[in-house]
Amino acid sequence: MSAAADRHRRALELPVVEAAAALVGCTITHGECSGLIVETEAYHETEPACHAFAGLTPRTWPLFEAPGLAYVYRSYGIHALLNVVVEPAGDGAAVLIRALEPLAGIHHMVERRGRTSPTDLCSGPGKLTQALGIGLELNATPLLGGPVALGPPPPGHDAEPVLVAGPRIGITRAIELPWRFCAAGNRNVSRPWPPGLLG
DNA sequence: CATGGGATTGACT
DNA sequence: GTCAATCCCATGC
Repeated sequence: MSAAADRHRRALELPVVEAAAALVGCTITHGECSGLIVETEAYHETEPACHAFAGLTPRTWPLFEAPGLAYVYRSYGIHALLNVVVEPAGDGAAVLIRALEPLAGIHHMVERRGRTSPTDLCSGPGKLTQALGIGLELNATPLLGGPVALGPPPPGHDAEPVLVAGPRIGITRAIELPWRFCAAGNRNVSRPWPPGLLG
């Protein structure tokens, strides 16, 4: 078994910031659709941008479960956003999946998204859930052996990806934390990073 | 019980 | 660059 083959399982055992970095290069699969994770963000209960900062509530309880659950919530009344719950039970932490590189089931993604550009299918946290058909009904389902599956890097992607870290997107609190991780040079990220970092 | 604010996107100027 | 759509739920009275 190569190191890449269980990178996703090892990521689930790490503290949330390290887990966010380690999950870049793993895969998300739902039904016939799958994509390579190219962008993530870490959220932890100790900082106010995290939903778990409010404590254990009817909305946030999955964040405090054992690692490996999906946390799916509605954003802006419209979009479903997918997170990977990490850290031991009792600690509220999760990794937001912000962008995927489409790998399989692309014609389903095109149907659901109503767009054909491959870099406009999964290049955002709301886009990728729409493309893969992931809705709120999948909240708190397991990512190992559940309907939405977290998987290892696919063939041809087993090298550790080069990462670019930066501030998280779209939040108003704890904006100083560099807890966003992107696969360097990948065109499927939700937003370009600052000029000059691409080399 | 009323209110306000989003971990966003797409359409438009 | 601006802005509306749309709804769950945390918060405050």
